[in-house]
Formats: sequence, structure tokens, C-alpha cells
Amino acid sequence: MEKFKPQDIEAELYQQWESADYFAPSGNGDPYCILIPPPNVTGSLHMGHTFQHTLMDTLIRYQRMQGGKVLWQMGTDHAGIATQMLVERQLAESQQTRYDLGREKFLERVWAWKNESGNNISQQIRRVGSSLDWSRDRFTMDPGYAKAVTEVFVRLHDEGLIYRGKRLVNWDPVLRTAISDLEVENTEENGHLWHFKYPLLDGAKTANGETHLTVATTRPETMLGDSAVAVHPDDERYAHLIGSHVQLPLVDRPIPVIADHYVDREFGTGCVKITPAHDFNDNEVGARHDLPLINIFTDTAALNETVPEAYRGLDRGLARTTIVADMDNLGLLAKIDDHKLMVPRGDRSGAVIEPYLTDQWFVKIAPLAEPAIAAVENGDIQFVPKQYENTYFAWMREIKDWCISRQLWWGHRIPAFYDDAGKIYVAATEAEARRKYDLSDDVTLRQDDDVLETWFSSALWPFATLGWPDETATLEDFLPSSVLVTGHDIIFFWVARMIMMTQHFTGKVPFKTVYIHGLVRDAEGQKMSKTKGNGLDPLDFIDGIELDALVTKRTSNLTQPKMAKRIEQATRRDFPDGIPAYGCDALRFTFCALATTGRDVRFDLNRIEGYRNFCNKLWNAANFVFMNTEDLDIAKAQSAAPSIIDRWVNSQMHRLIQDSELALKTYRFDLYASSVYEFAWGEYCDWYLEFCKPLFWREDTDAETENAKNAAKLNLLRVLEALLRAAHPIIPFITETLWQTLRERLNISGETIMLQAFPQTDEFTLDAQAEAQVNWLKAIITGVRTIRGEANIKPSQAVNLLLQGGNQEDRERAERDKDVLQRLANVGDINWLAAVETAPPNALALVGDLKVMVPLAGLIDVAAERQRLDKELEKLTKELKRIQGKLGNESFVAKAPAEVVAKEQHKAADIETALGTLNEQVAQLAELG
RNA sequence: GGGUGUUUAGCUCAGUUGGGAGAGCGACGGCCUUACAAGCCGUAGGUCACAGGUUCGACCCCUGUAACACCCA
Repeated sequence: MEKFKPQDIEAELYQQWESADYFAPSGNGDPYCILIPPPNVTGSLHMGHTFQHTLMDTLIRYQRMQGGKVLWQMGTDHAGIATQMLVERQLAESQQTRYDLGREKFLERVWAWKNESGNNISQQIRRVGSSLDWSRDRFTMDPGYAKAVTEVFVRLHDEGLIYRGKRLVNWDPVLRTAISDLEVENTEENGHLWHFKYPLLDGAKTANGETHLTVATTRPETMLGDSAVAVHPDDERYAHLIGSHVQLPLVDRPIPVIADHYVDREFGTGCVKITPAHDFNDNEVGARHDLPLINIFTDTAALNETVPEAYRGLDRGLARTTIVADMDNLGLLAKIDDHKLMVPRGDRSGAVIEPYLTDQWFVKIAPLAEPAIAAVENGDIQFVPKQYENTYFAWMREIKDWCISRQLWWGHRIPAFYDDAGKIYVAATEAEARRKYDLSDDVTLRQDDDVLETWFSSALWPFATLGWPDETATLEDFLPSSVLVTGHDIIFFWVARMIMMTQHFTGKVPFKTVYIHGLVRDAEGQKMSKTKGNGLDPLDFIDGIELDALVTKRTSNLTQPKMAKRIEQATRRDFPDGIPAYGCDALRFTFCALATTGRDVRFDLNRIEGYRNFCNKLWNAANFVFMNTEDLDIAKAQSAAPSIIDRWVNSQMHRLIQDSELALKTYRFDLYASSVYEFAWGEYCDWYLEFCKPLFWREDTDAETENAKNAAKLNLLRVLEALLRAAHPIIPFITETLWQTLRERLNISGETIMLQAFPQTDEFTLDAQAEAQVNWLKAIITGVRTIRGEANIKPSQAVNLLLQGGNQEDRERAERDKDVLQRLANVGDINWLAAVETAPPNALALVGDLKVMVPLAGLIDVAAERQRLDKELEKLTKELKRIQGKLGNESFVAKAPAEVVAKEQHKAADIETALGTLNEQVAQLAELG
């Protein structure tokens, strides 16, 4: 067999699986379905995707092997803003804008891009082994999907749950569209607090005799749109001024002084300028006091025609400096303080977001939220881990109406039509609108220019992908889906909205469980980002990458080119030899092992290296098994009785299956991975294969030996085969490759491990007796090895063994497994001493009350051995003291359960025996001087 | 300001009704033993953040404190 080289098996194997159609639902069992969080068509696979896909694929492969009717459907979303920006950037290279092309031509360009490059991520997903049903691949702009989106819009509108209104929204003045408040990132930035004097009218004066009010603002340019100054109603400093007016400088407009509890008396001067058209809080104050909304900006955030002529057309930045200077010239600038403030920026454009008054479409969300909250409260939907339910509730209970229109071209165009008078008609098509509203042909209709935000269409994912609004069999089978696997960053964006929409339109919940996984970070716990240059491409772990190529990759196309040097240094420090090709299985194993209940997943190179080594170990173990079973006659072997060692490993396998099932049921991928790791390496390789060797190499050819060999070989194959099935969901490639050889050797029917049954506990018997025996064997071997290690006896040098004490069973065991003992600890002769005999000077290990002794005979340094014993004595004495303290405590004996007390008593007795033996040993060594 | 989470070995993390503190990596020592040096054998290392409380008994339950992280305002 060849050396383990993952890249030789992975890509090819995936193609075979896909072309054999193994990914489509095929089982007859219960339906099991996972919704893929649809990757963005413009995206490329990052570590987070790979992590998430590993978990989903592990669940999917497990369920498929359990015989379920399993669907994991592929799909991508059209990513309105991202895609449009990408194509606009391409246009910009030839000095064009989308307006130059016009809507229709521009959309053609977008589709052309999509058809050419939009499946990049699909190809990458294949590389990580995801067993998605590609035959049902859906795209949110597909005609069928679009039909569902339109249908939902029209129905919600007709039910009165969608309305059009002029509201303050988050406006991105660079992209010139509204964006959701979830797409706004608030970051603390250094700014200033400007203090402006607004002169009081009609001779009014403040308590300390001043003729003006001083307001503090972080956004001086908005003062042109002020419509009041607010103070706290209980603020004695200003109480007498409530109802009077100030003159708004520069604009020369009188505005009232109002009282509102919103004002923080401690902040600034306790006087707040109110700009209802350009601040969310001010907007609410304005509504309470019936203040006018004065919009002073254009859609690019320049000053519009409502402001004094001198300022018109100024960009908001320039407007700020101009206004501050003018106020200063008028003597109305009181002071400027440094101030830290939260600045809202669009997560796509990075532009400072402007609260902006525009006509938009909204979903009236409260009626939809109510049942969605109930579904989680009553357990129809469960979050894992559970604490995320609080996050969900907190958001849902304060949910605001959802602005769903976007001023973009790429997306689902809003199915609303306007006549010349601006009256709105909502229907799927213009013709439909005319029918529905009974409009004559001479009424001209114009369709709304805007599109729906991408999350509006993603919210329909659970049913729109399955054929809705048609009533399909797939919809019947796979809704509700079984589990949604996603990151906590997307609970509001997507999870909550899917729940609301799916319930409203199908009466069902979209999924029964929401499993929230952690976010992948680098080894230092930092978020991976292109800007920081600490991002990692999962494919580089699979295929490997040279250092220089990695540096180039990380430093090209940076938004901040000045970071390049630092990124290069860090990269050369962290990956001095580039990244070796670890293979997909190793990467997947790593992600499973890292999927603990925590919120962060630190991706550490040492881990993937370790799991690559694990794959190699498995590969070599299989190699060993194959070499030793070439000549096996299966029929003959089946009639031979399994040995106690076979029974032991079968028992361990039983436990592995049990543990794996529990771990998968509770989404503990880490525990599942470590069970597999521990069994494969710690039991199967370290012990079972070693136990088998002396038998295989025995030269006598009597029937009994032959039988024993055959039985062992068959069991070796059977356990390996089951192990591969148990591990397949995590490491599909290596298990499939090795399984193909086993399939021939064991005459298994079936073409692929993918569609074999996941191992069942009843395939392997739990066997306490066999476990006890092998534990005893291991204890003796380990005892001798420890003596060897501590005494520095070379492994090549055999030692003789003396056994004393123990019972009849110990003698039988020792006799039966003599060759195992001899090989695994490199023991020469084994002799028993009678209880009354005095042993020669020796190094001692205790297994229960059995003394395992290695005669010193010039091998062992007496002083070193004595030191070892002293250490052991000290440990046991301390332990005994602790237990005796417990047992001496009357209330412990009285109140603790009897079995706990009995256990402690046993422990104490055992330690006392051991101490006695060890003390004798010390005495004996002392005589040697 | 409100909320959530984290704090266990040098590092990364497990610890599932409260009853003997674990793993991987790293460190140290010894091995080219006929599957595997991407390996084998052995060893060391922890006041479970801190302070109280409940309990016969606390890494685990309760209260408080601190540090860090994230979410919301």
C-alpha cells in the first residue's frame, strides 16, 4: 500500500460520489433536512464556512448512514449590495457607471458575471467534502424563487402587513440606498463636541443672566435642520424658558424651547438641539412635540435647497467646517471639546451612515413576531446552546418595523405600480395589477424602481427552496427541517426572519433546532480579516501553500495597502515554512474537535498537524491490518471463537458507538471527535494491534493456533471496518478509501461507505469480564514499562519477571497471555514465587495485590529505585490521609450514600495493603545499603 | 448604561444529577522494537480567577468582586 497522501484521494473521490448520485435523498427512514445558510454568490470559501460545513456534513453523513431520508440542499443568495458593487467596480475600470448602461443592460452584466464566476464558491465547497444535493441547487434570483418572493410581498401587502411610508432610515450616501440597522456597525471614534450659542428671543434670559442657550452637538452641520431646543422638564436652570424661543443662527429662524425627558441633564449644558429629520432620537422627540421635519441633505449627503443659499451643495464634511467657522465669526461658538462618540458606518461601504428621511417599504413586524416568539417559548424550536434563546427573545420583543426596500438595481424588483397621481397598486405583474384593481388600459402605470433587500428573500429560504407556493412532496417531507447550523452573528438577520416568514406562510416552523456554533478566530483569538491580513484560506490547509505565495495572497488587493509590510512580517513569522498540505480530512477533524460549546474557535496550526498525524496513523494501522489478513479465509475464521482480547476490543467498540451517538445527538462534535481519536489511537493501535502481533508471529501451525489467528484476523478487520464507519462523518475521504479494501476482503455488499449503516451498538458486545482482564494485562505491562523507563533499561534489553501474590485467576491469565506480556514489555522469563518465598532484590510494581517484580541483578540503580518508591509512598500516604479524614467524619458516614462510603472504605483498604507492600520493599532495599 | 459569556497544566481546551482534576500540543528522559520518526515507551506539571455562602462533601449550586470578550442602547 502507498504512503498516506490525502491529495491523491480527495478530489477524485468527491467526483465519484457526486456522479454516482450518492448525495440525493435515498434512505427510507425519517426525513432529515438541513438548510444551508446560502453563501453569497460573490463570496469565496473562508474558514467560517468550512467550519460550518464540516459540522453540517458530519450531521448529514451520520443521518444518511442511519438510513434517514436525508436532504442537504445547495443554494446561494444573490447578495444585492455586494454583487452590485462588484459589477460596478468592474464598470469603473472602463470609466463607466451603472447609469451609463441603464438598468436593463446593467442587469445583463450582472447575470453575465453570475453565470461566469458565480459558482466559484460551489467548487470550493466540493473541496471540503460537503455532501450537498447539487441537483436541487437554488439561487434566490431563479424564476421559481422570484415567484415566491413576489407572492409573499403581494400577500403581506394585501394583509396589511407591508406598507409604504416616509420614515427615517439608515442611509448609505455612497451606495445611495437604505440599509438595515443590522448592516450598520457602530464604532467608537474620536470626535468633538461643539458648543453653540443660540440667542434667546424676546429678551428672555437664563438663570445666570445670559441672553443665549448653549447647545452641545457632535454634528454641527445638522443645525441647519434644527426645529427646537430641548431641556429636561425638571431642570431648574431652564424651567422658566420652556415655551420661549431662540433664534437659530445662520438660518435665522425662531425655534421653540421644549421640555422632554429624553434630555440628559448631565450631558453638555443640558440643552439639546433637536433635528428630527436627521437623528433617530430627535425624530422621536419631534413626533412627541409635533415638530417639523426639515430635511437638509441630498441622497449623497450634500446640503440641499432648504438651507440658506451660501451652504447649498456643500458636502456634509465641508458643511461642518464652514458652519463652525461661520458660527465662530458670529461669536456664537462657545467652545470645542474632544469627545469620543459612536459613529455608525455601513458594513459594505464603510461610509458614515446618515439617518435620512425617504419613502420606503416596511414590514409591520409585531404581528409576525408574536408567534415566532411563542414557537421558541413553547419548545417547537430549540436553540443549542440554550442561552441564545435569550438573545433571540431580547431582539424579538423590541423588534422594529422592517425596512425592506433598497435603492439598488440587482434584486427582486418591488411588485408595486404607481399611476400618475402616485396611487399605489400592488400585484405580481402590471397586467395582474390592472385586473386586480380593475384599471383601464389608458391608465399609465410605472413600477417601483426599488428592489427588496436580500434578507427578505433569504427569509423565505426554508419553503421557497422546496417549491412553495406550490404544494410539493419535498415541502411535505422536509419542512420543518431538522436543524439549522449557523453562527450567532446571524440570528437576527436570518434566523428570526425565517421563523416569522415560514410560520406565517406555511403554518409550520422552519426548523426544530438551531445549533449555534462559535466564530473562527486566529491562534491569538483575533477575528480573521482581510485588513488585518490574518485570514486563512481553508484550501491552503488542504493543498498546502509555499510561504511566498501565501505572503502574496495576503498582501494583495488590500483596502489599506500600508498594512502590507506588517502583514508580510507576521506571515513570515507565523508560517516560516508556508503551510504543508494537511488534507481535507485533517482540516475537518480539526474543526470537529474545536467545536466545543464556547463562542470562539481558535484555529491553531498545532491542532491540524496533530489530526493530520491521526489520519496518517489510521492509514498505517489499516495498512498493517491489510498486510496481515491477505491470506485470511473468511469462512473458516467465522467458526473460530473470539479470544478474550477480541472480546475486549469489541466491548470498547461498543462504547465508542454509544459515545458517538450521544455526542452527535447533543451536537458535541468535539466529544465525538475525541471518542474516535481515543479509540482508534489509544486502544486499537496502541493496544489491540500490539496484542495481535505475538499471535500472528507464532510459528507453530497446530489447529488451535490457526483458529486463534483466524479469529483474531477476522475481528481485526471487522473492528477496523466499524471504526471507519464510525469515523466516516468526520473524515469521509480516508475512511472511504480504506473501506474499499475492506469491502473486498469482507465481501460486503454496497458500493460506498457513505451509504453503509452507521455502526450499531448491538454489532459489538459489551463485555465486562474481557475489559477487566485486559485492564489487568495493561496494568502489568505498564508497570514493567514504568520500571524500565525510570531505571533507564534499554528497550532492547529483555528483563525477567517475578510474580507473587494475586489469586488463582491471576496465574491463569498470566499463563494464557504470556507471549503478550513478554512482547509488549520485552520480558524474558516469567516465574511465580510462592507467598512464603523471599524475593531477590527487585524493582516493584503493584497490580492490586499482585506483586510484579523486576530483579535488580545489576540492571537497576538501587538509589533511583528507592527514590521512586518514596515518591509512590508519599503519594499514597497523602491519599490515605485524605480518605481516612473523610471516613473519620461522622456526618459523612451518616449522611453520604452507603455506596459512596463503601467505596471510600475499599479505597482505604487497598491503599493500606499497597503501603504495607511498598514499605517492605523499602526495608529490603535499605538492607542493600 | 443594560445583557450574555469566559476565567481549569506553559499553550488550546474537555470536565453531562455535587463524591478519585483530564486530553492534545509543548517540555523533559529513553528508543531507527519487522504498520507508522507524521512514530514508540516513560516522566514532570494545576490554591480549578478571587472572596464568601449552602452541603457530610463544591471545578460543579447560590451571592458578591475582578479581568477579558461579545451583543444591545
